[in-house]
Amino acid sequence: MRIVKFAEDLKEFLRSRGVRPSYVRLKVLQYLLTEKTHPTAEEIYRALVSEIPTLSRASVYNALAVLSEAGVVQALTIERHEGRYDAKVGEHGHFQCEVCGRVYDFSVDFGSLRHEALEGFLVKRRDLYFRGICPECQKGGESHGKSG
Amino acid sequence: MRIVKFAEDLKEFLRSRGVRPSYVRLKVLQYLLTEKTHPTAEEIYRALVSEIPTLSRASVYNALAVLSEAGVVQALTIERHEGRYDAKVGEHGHFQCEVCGRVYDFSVDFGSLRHEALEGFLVKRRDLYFRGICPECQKGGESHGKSG
DNA sequence: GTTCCTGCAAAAGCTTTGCAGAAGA
DNA sequence: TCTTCTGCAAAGCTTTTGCAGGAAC
Repeated sequence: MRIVKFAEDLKEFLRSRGVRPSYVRLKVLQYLLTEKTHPTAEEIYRALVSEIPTLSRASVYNALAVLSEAGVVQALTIERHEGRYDAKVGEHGHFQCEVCGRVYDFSVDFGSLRHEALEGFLVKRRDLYFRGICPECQKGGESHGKSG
Repeated sequence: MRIVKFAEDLKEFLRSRGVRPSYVRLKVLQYLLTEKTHPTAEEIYRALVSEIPTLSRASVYNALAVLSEAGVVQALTIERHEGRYDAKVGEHGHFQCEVCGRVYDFSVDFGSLRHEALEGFLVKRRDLYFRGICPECQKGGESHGKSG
């Protein structure tokens, strides 16, 4: 009964953030919390449509927009052509492998970063994106495909 | 004659990077070096088409792709829906104002940043994106439009 | 009962592609 | 001369929008 409890908690959590806990929103958030792969909207849609056959992409985009607005999830801009989403909202870094496309989290102490003073600028969000090749793709001779 | 000299230097520079110095490529690069506003492809197109009436968007995208490949310019992923380009290739940070959309550079010492060790990861590129409100938009009561 | 959400389809916006003609080596 | 680049148009991809039926409060 852990799952049910989990779902109930999520409902409460969303309500506390001023978001109506609709079925699609709950499923999208649950997926993001479970699969920490920073999926794209398309990946979320494909994963959930098997469970919710009537699901449409528009509803996924809609849910993601609402959850982002409420600060429950974070939209990454690590790629230009498709948005990726993260349910971990605290500040941390993201590494994307240019071979397999996977996105990895890593912890960052932004307080230690020395940079030019941004006087007069109101900073609301900080994103750190690293790019390169992940250990698996270095080992595996770059044999990983980009699709998931 | 500074301009002519500048253009000659640019040609040499491109050749040294293995890029044929075509007219469009030179103009795109020149624009990026002069206007440090991190323009989008559309903005570059609009700025150059008055000088080059036959210019097409496809050629701008083509030139940007070639220049990016050669490491002469850098494609930013600070926004999801449109690419912005920067001729400053050294590592530095970018701040985007959520009101006017402008992107500002600031210097960063990545060496000072403490973060989780990325053992086994080959890091090729590091991007730091800040978001918030710029001084002008805080003063001006957010009256700036997003278009250029 | 009223408001908000979903799902379908079509449209919008940015970017890429195919091909013929032009420019550069 | 031969390769490469340009420009036009059309297509591709992700994302947004409009509207009718259904779910949540």
